[in-house]
Amino acid sequence: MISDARVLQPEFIPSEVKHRDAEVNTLSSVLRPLTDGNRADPAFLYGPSGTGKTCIAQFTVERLREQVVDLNYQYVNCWEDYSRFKTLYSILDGINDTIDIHRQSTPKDVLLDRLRDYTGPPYVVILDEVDQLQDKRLLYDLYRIQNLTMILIANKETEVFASVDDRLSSRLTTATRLHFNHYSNSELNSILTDRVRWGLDPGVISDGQLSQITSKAAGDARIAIGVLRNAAQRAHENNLDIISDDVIRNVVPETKSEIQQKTIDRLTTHQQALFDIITEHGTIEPQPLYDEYENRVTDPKTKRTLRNHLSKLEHYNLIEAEGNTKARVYRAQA
DNA sequence: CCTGACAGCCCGGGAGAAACCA
DNA sequence: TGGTTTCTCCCGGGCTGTCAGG
Repeated sequence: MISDARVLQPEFIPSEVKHRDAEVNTLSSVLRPLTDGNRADPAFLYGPSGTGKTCIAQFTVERLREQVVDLNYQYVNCWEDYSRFKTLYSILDGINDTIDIHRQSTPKDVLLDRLRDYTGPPYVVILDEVDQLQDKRLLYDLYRIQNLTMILIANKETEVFASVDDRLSSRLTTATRLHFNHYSNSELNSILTDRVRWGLDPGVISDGQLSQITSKAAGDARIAIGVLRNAAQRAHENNLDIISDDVIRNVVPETKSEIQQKTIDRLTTHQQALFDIITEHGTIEPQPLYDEYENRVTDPKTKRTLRNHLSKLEHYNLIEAEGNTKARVYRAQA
Protein backbone atom coordinates (compact mmCIF):
# COMPACT_ATOMS: atom_id res chain seq x y z
CA MET A 1 0.00 0.00 0.00
CA ILE A 2 2.53 2.61 1.13
CA SER A 3 5.76 2.50 -0.81
CA ASP A 4 7.37 5.64 0.60
CA ALA A 5 5.93 7.09 3.78
CA ARG A 6 8.29 10.05 3.76
CA VAL A 7 6.55 11.85 0.93
CA LEU A 8 3.31 11.83 2.89
CA GLN A 9 4.83 13.56 5.90
CA PRO A 10 3.99 17.21 6.41
CA GLU A 11 7.64 18.28 6.54
CA PHE A 12 8.57 16.63 3.27
CA ILE A 13 10.03 19.04 0.71
CA PRO A 14 9.64 17.82 -2.86
CA SER A 15 12.48 18.24 -5.31
CA GLU A 16 10.21 20.31 -7.48
CA VAL A 17 7.25 22.35 -6.39
CA LYS A 18 4.00 22.90 -8.19
CA HIS A 19 1.87 25.97 -8.74
CA ARG A 20 4.21 28.27 -6.93
CA ASP A 21 6.55 29.20 -9.76
CA ALA A 22 5.86 32.89 -9.37
CA GLU A 23 6.59 32.81 -5.67
CA VAL A 24 9.73 30.76 -6.10
CA ASN A 25 10.95 33.11 -8.81
CA THR A 26 10.28 36.21 -6.77
CA LEU A 27 11.95 34.81 -3.71
CA SER A 28 14.89 33.63 -5.78
CA SER A 29 15.40 37.07 -7.22
CA VAL A 30 15.22 38.63 -3.77
CA LEU A 31 17.89 36.23 -2.63
CA ARG A 32 20.04 36.72 -5.70
CA PRO A 33 22.63 38.99 -3.99
CA LEU A 34 23.62 35.93 -2.00
CA THR A 35 25.12 34.40 -5.09
CA ASP A 36 27.67 37.20 -5.01
CA GLY A 37 28.27 36.71 -1.34
CA ASN A 38 26.19 39.71 -0.29
CA ARG A 39 23.26 39.82 2.05
CA ALA A 40 19.78 40.05 0.60
CA ASP A 41 16.90 42.21 1.73
CA PRO A 42 14.40 40.52 3.97
CA ALA A 43 11.47 38.70 2.43
CA PHE A 44 8.12 38.41 4.07
CA LEU A 45 5.88 35.47 3.21
CA TYR A 46 2.33 35.51 4.48
CA GLY A 47 -0.93 33.74 3.86
CA PRO A 48 -3.18 31.10 5.42
CA SER A 49 -1.83 27.77 6.60
CA GLY A 50 -1.25 24.96 4.17
CA THR A 51 -0.47 27.26 1.26
CA GLY A 52 3.16 26.32 0.91
CA LYS A 53 4.96 29.20 2.61
CA THR A 54 7.33 27.11 4.66
CA CYS A 55 7.83 24.65 1.86
CA ILE A 56 8.65 27.32 -0.72
CA ALA A 57 11.03 29.12 1.64
CA GLN A 58 12.97 25.96 2.36
CA PHE A 59 12.83 24.77 -1.20
CA THR A 60 14.16 28.04 -2.57
CA VAL A 61 16.98 28.28 -0.08
CA GLU A 62 17.91 24.65 -0.63
CA ARG A 63 18.06 25.20 -4.34
CA LEU A 64 20.15 28.29 -3.89
CA ARG A 65 22.50 26.33 -1.73
CA GLU A 66 23.13 23.93 -4.53
CA GLN A 67 24.16 26.81 -6.76
CA VAL A 68 26.04 28.95 -4.31
CA VAL A 69 29.28 27.60 -3.06
CA ASP A 70 29.04 28.93 0.40
CA LEU A 71 25.82 29.60 2.25
CA ASN A 72 24.60 28.85 5.72
CA TYR A 73 20.98 28.58 6.54
CA GLN A 74 18.79 27.78 9.49
CA TYR A 75 15.11 27.18 9.90
CA VAL A 76 13.64 28.51 13.13
CA ASN A 77 10.10 27.94 14.23
CA CYS A 78 9.19 30.87 16.43
CA TRP A 79 6.29 29.00 17.93
CA GLU A 80 8.67 26.63 19.59
CA ASP A 81 11.44 29.16 20.08
CA TYR A 82 9.27 32.11 20.95
CA SER A 83 11.56 33.85 23.40
CA ARG A 84 14.41 36.11 22.45
CA PHE A 85 16.89 33.75 23.98
CA LYS A 86 15.62 30.60 22.29
CA THR A 87 15.41 32.21 18.89
CA LEU A 88 18.91 33.59 19.12
CA TYR A 89 20.17 30.29 20.39
CA SER A 90 18.59 28.50 17.51
CA ILE A 91 20.08 30.94 15.02
CA LEU A 92 23.54 30.55 16.53
CA ASP A 93 23.04 26.82 16.46
CA GLY A 94 22.76 27.04 12.70
CA ILE A 95 26.35 28.23 12.51
CA ASN A 96 27.52 25.86 15.23
CA ASP A 97 28.37 28.63 17.58
CA THR A 98 26.62 27.33 20.65
CA ILE A 99 28.99 24.67 21.87
CA ASP A 100 30.08 26.71 24.83
CA ILE A 101 26.79 28.39 25.60
CA HIS A 102 24.60 25.43 26.27
CA ARG A 103 24.00 27.18 29.52
CA GLN A 104 21.93 29.97 30.81
CA SER A 105 24.32 31.94 32.84
CA THR A 106 26.05 33.57 29.97
CA PRO A 107 26.25 37.33 30.30
CA LYS A 108 23.31 39.22 28.93
CA ASP A 109 23.01 39.40 25.18
CA VAL A 110 26.25 37.61 24.54
CA LEU A 111 24.26 35.66 22.00
CA LEU A 112 23.57 38.73 19.95
CA ASP A 113 27.21 39.78 20.22
CA ARG A 114 28.19 36.39 18.91
CA LEU A 115 25.96 36.84 15.96
CA ARG A 116 27.39 40.28 15.28
CA ASP A 117 30.85 38.80 15.28
CA TYR A 118 29.89 36.22 12.72
CA THR A 119 32.12 36.51 9.70
CA GLY A 120 31.32 33.38 7.75
CA PRO A 121 29.51 33.07 4.45
CA PRO A 122 26.09 34.67 3.97
CA TYR A 123 23.61 33.37 6.48
CA VAL A 124 19.95 32.90 5.67
CA VAL A 125 17.54 32.53 8.55
CA ILE A 126 13.96 31.43 8.02
CA LEU A 127 11.78 32.64 10.87
CA ASP A 128 8.56 30.69 10.63
CA GLU A 129 5.45 31.71 12.55
CA VAL A 130 7.25 34.93 13.33
CA ASP A 131 4.07 36.44 14.73
CA GLN A 132 4.56 34.17 17.73
CA LEU A 133 7.77 35.88 18.68
CA GLN A 134 7.07 37.56 21.98
CA ASP A 135 9.62 40.32 21.64
CA LYS A 136 9.58 41.67 18.10
CA ARG A 137 12.48 43.98 18.84
CA LEU A 138 14.65 40.99 18.14
CA LEU A 139 13.78 41.40 14.48
CA TYR A 140 15.27 44.85 14.56
CA ASP A 141 18.45 43.54 16.13
CA LEU A 142 18.65 40.78 13.56
CA TYR A 143 18.03 43.23 10.77
CA ARG A 144 21.16 45.09 11.73
CA ILE A 145 23.39 42.05 11.63
CA GLN A 146 25.68 42.20 8.66
CA ASN A 147 25.55 39.20 6.45
CA LEU A 148 22.26 37.96 7.85
CA THR A 149 19.33 37.51 5.51
CA MET A 150 15.88 37.03 6.97
CA ILE A 151 12.91 35.23 5.52
CA LEU A 152 9.88 35.93 7.67
CA ILE A 153 6.78 33.77 7.57
CA ALA A 154 3.41 34.48 9.17
CA ASN A 155 -0.26 33.95 8.62
CA LYS A 156 -1.41 37.53 8.68
CA GLU A 157 0.58 40.46 7.49
CA THR A 158 -0.91 42.75 10.11
CA GLU A 159 -0.12 40.46 13.05
CA VAL A 160 3.54 41.08 12.58
CA PHE A 161 3.58 44.74 11.71
CA ALA A 162 1.09 45.77 14.37
CA SER A 163 3.36 44.78 17.22
CA VAL A 164 6.58 45.97 15.68
CA ASP A 165 8.01 49.33 16.59
CA ASP A 166 8.39 52.12 14.07
CA ARG A 167 12.08 51.79 13.38
CA LEU A 168 11.62 48.23 12.27
CA SER A 169 8.35 48.59 10.45
CA SER A 170 9.73 51.42 8.36
CA ARG A 171 12.51 49.12 7.32
CA LEU A 172 10.28 46.14 6.82
CA THR A 173 8.06 48.07 4.49
CA THR A 174 10.87 47.78 1.98
CA ALA A 175 10.88 44.03 2.43
CA THR A 176 9.54 42.08 -0.48
CA ARG A 177 6.16 40.72 0.44
CA LEU A 178 4.81 37.54 -0.98
CA HIS A 179 1.19 36.73 -0.47
CA PHE A 180 0.18 33.09 -0.62
CA ASN A 181 -3.39 32.22 -1.52
CA HIS A 182 -5.26 29.01 -0.96
CA TYR A 183 -4.63 26.36 -3.55
CA SER A 184 -7.44 25.72 -5.98
CA ASN A 185 -8.93 22.26 -6.04
CA SER A 186 -7.19 21.36 -9.26
CA GLU A 187 -3.86 22.56 -7.89
CA LEU A 188 -4.31 20.47 -4.79
CA ASN A 189 -5.27 17.61 -7.00
CA SER A 190 -2.04 17.66 -8.90
CA ILE A 191 -0.05 18.00 -5.69
CA LEU A 192 -1.78 14.93 -4.34
CA THR A 193 -1.30 13.08 -7.59
CA ASP A 194 2.44 13.52 -7.21
CA ARG A 195 2.40 12.28 -3.65
CA VAL A 196 0.37 9.28 -4.66
CA ARG A 197 2.79 8.47 -7.44
CA TRP A 198 5.82 8.81 -5.18
CA GLY A 199 4.41 7.32 -2.03
CA LEU A 200 1.71 4.77 -2.74
CA ASP A 201 1.48 1.56 -4.70
CA PRO A 202 -0.25 1.99 -8.07
CA GLY A 203 -4.01 1.74 -8.15
CA VAL A 204 -4.77 2.04 -4.46
CA ILE A 205 -6.65 5.29 -4.87
CA SER A 206 -8.80 6.60 -7.70
CA ASP A 207 -8.90 10.05 -9.28
CA GLY A 208 -12.40 10.50 -8.00
CA GLN A 209 -11.26 9.83 -4.49
CA LEU A 210 -8.50 12.40 -4.80
CA SER A 211 -11.09 14.96 -5.83
CA GLN A 212 -13.11 13.90 -2.84
CA ILE A 213 -10.13 14.70 -0.61
CA THR A 214 -9.30 18.02 -2.21
CA SER A 215 -12.87 19.23 -1.96
CA LYS A 216 -12.72 18.68 1.78
CA ALA A 217 -9.39 20.39 2.19
CA ALA A 218 -10.54 23.91 1.39
CA GLY A 219 -7.31 24.85 -0.35
CA ASP A 220 -5.12 23.68 2.53
CA ALA A 221 -2.39 21.36 1.31
CA ARG A 222 -1.54 20.27 4.82
CA ILE A 223 -5.04 18.94 5.31
CA ALA A 224 -5.14 17.33 1.89
CA ILE A 225 -1.86 15.50 2.37
CA GLY A 226 -2.77 14.62 5.94
CA VAL A 227 -6.03 13.04 4.83
CA LEU A 228 -4.20 11.09 2.16
CA ARG A 229 -1.65 9.87 4.66
CA ASN A 230 -4.23 8.88 7.26
CA ALA A 231 -6.41 7.18 4.68
CA ALA A 232 -3.51 5.09 3.43
CA GLN A 233 -2.52 4.23 6.95
CA ARG A 234 -6.06 3.29 7.93
CA ALA A 235 -6.54 1.13 4.86
CA HIS A 236 -3.23 -0.54 5.58
CA GLU A 237 -4.21 -1.26 9.19
CA ASN A 238 -7.47 -2.78 8.02
CA ASN A 239 -5.68 -4.98 5.52
CA LEU A 240 -7.47 -3.42 2.59
CA ASP A 241 -5.98 -3.63 -0.89
CA ILE A 242 -7.29 -0.24 -1.91
CA ILE A 243 -8.42 2.89 -0.12
CA SER A 244 -12.21 2.85 0.17
CA ASP A 245 -14.56 5.82 0.11
CA ASP A 246 -15.58 5.01 3.66
CA VAL A 247 -12.03 5.24 4.91
CA ILE A 248 -11.63 8.66 3.36
CA ARG A 249 -14.91 9.87 4.78
CA ASN A 250 -13.98 8.73 8.25
CA VAL A 251 -10.50 10.09 8.15
CA VAL A 252 -11.34 13.65 7.08
CA PRO A 253 -12.69 14.91 10.41
CA GLU A 254 -10.02 12.98 12.27
CA THR A 255 -7.30 14.65 10.30
CA LYS A 256 -8.72 18.11 10.84
CA SER A 257 -8.97 17.64 14.58
CA GLU A 258 -5.58 15.97 14.61
CA ILE A 259 -4.06 19.13 13.20
CA GLN A 260 -5.75 21.27 15.82
CA GLN A 261 -4.85 18.77 18.50
CA LYS A 262 -1.20 19.26 17.68
CA THR A 263 -1.60 22.88 18.63
CA ILE A 264 -3.51 22.05 21.78
CA ASP A 265 -0.93 19.55 22.91
CA ARG A 266 1.60 22.32 23.09
CA LEU A 267 -0.47 24.10 25.72
CA THR A 268 0.00 23.79 29.46
CA THR A 269 -2.70 22.10 31.52
CA HIS A 270 -3.95 25.48 32.67
CA GLN A 271 -4.21 26.76 29.14
CA GLN A 272 -5.92 23.56 28.10
CA ALA A 273 -8.45 23.89 30.90
CA LEU A 274 -9.35 27.37 29.71
CA PHE A 275 -9.57 26.16 26.15
CA ASP A 276 -11.80 23.23 27.14
CA ILE A 277 -14.19 25.42 29.09
CA ILE A 278 -14.54 27.85 26.24
CA THR A 279 -15.11 25.14 23.67
CA GLU A 280 -17.69 23.45 25.84
CA HIS A 281 -19.62 26.66 26.36
CA GLY A 282 -19.22 28.03 22.86
CA THR A 283 -19.21 31.54 24.28
CA ILE A 284 -18.56 32.58 27.85
CA GLU A 285 -18.00 35.77 29.83
CA PRO A 286 -14.84 36.34 31.81
CA GLN A 287 -16.19 35.89 35.34
CA PRO A 288 -17.97 32.57 34.76
CA LEU A 289 -14.89 31.43 32.91
CA TYR A 290 -12.66 32.24 35.86
CA ASP A 291 -15.08 30.58 38.27
CA GLU A 292 -15.31 27.41 36.30
CA TYR A 293 -11.57 27.33 35.83
CA GLU A 294 -11.04 27.53 39.57
CA ASN A 295 -13.42 24.63 40.10
CA ARG A 296 -11.78 22.50 37.55
CA VAL A 297 -8.14 22.92 38.31
CA THR A 298 -6.09 22.11 41.36
CA ASP A 299 -3.76 24.91 42.28
CA PRO A 300 -5.37 27.57 40.07
CA LYS A 301 -3.40 30.54 38.82
CA THR A 302 -4.48 34.10 39.38
CA LYS A 303 -6.73 36.05 37.09
CA ARG A 304 -3.79 38.00 35.85
CA THR A 305 -2.10 34.87 34.59
CA LEU A 306 -5.31 33.64 33.05
CA ARG A 307 -5.42 36.81 31.02
CA ASN A 308 -1.94 36.04 29.79
CA HIS A 309 -3.03 32.56 28.83
CA LEU A 310 -6.19 33.78 27.17
CA SER A 311 -4.38 36.29 25.01
CA LYS A 312 -2.01 33.54 24.04
CA LEU A 313 -4.88 31.26 23.06
CA GLU A 314 -6.31 34.07 21.02
CA HIS A 315 -2.98 34.64 19.37
CA TYR A 316 -2.83 30.99 18.45
CA ASN A 317 -6.25 31.32 16.82
CA LEU A 318 -7.69 28.72 19.16
CA ILE A 319 -10.28 31.10 20.55
CA GLU A 320 -11.73 34.49 19.72
CA ALA A 321 -12.04 37.37 22.11
CA GLU A 322 -14.82 39.81 21.34
CA GLY A 323 -15.20 43.25 22.79
CA ASN A 324 -12.31 45.17 24.19
CA THR A 325 -13.80 46.41 27.38
CA LYS A 326 -16.29 45.15 29.92
CA ALA A 327 -18.40 43.50 27.26
CA ARG A 328 -15.68 40.94 26.68
CA VAL A 329 -16.81 37.50 25.56
CA TYR A 330 -14.61 34.54 24.78
CA ARG A 331 -15.68 32.37 21.94
CA ALA A 332 -14.55 29.04 20.58
CA GLN A 333 -13.11 29.13 17.07
CA ALA A 334 -15.60 28.15 14.43
C1' DC B 1 -15.87 45.18 35.49
C1' DC B 2 -12.26 43.83 32.39
C1' DT B 3 -8.09 44.51 29.82
C1' DG B 4 -3.23 44.98 28.69
C1' DA B 5 1.35 47.35 29.56
C1' DC B 6 4.88 47.46 32.89
C1' DA B 7 7.77 46.14 36.40
C1' DG B 8 9.19 43.24 39.91
C1' DC B 9 9.43 38.64 42.27
C1' DC B 10 10.74 34.04 42.59
C1' DC B 11 12.39 29.60 41.02
C1' DG B 12 15.39 26.34 38.73
C1' DG B 13 19.68 25.69 37.13
C1' DG B 14 24.51 26.54 35.25
C1' DA B 15 29.11 28.50 36.12
C1' DG B 16 32.87 30.10 38.45
C1' DA B 17 34.72 31.21 42.97
C1' DA B 18 35.42 29.88 47.44
C1' DA B 19 35.79 26.71 50.97
C1' DC B 20 36.81 22.39 52.42
C1' DC B 21 39.12 17.97 52.87
C1' DA B 22 42.49 14.36 52.63
C1' DT C 1 48.63 20.25 46.76
C1' DG C 2 44.83 18.58 44.02
C1' DG C 3 40.31 17.22 43.97
C1' DT C 4 35.64 17.82 45.61
C1' DT C 5 31.81 20.14 47.61
C1' DT C 6 29.42 24.40 48.70
C1' DC C 7 28.36 29.23 47.85
C1' DT C 8 27.12 33.02 45.28
C1' DC C 9 25.80 35.21 41.35
C1' DC C 10 23.36 35.56 37.14
C1' DC C 11 20.10 34.32 33.62
C1' DG C 12 15.60 33.11 31.40
C1' DG C 13 11.01 32.41 32.11
C1' DG C 14 6.66 31.98 34.51
C1' DC C 15 3.74 34.36 37.51
C1' DT C 16 1.66 38.27 39.81
C1' DG C 17 0.43 43.13 41.52
C1' DT C 18 -0.39 47.64 40.06
C1' DC C 19 -2.45 50.88 37.41
C1' DA C 20 -4.38 53.67 33.74
C1' DG C 21 -7.99 53.38 30.42
C1' DG C 22 -12.22 51.86 28.27
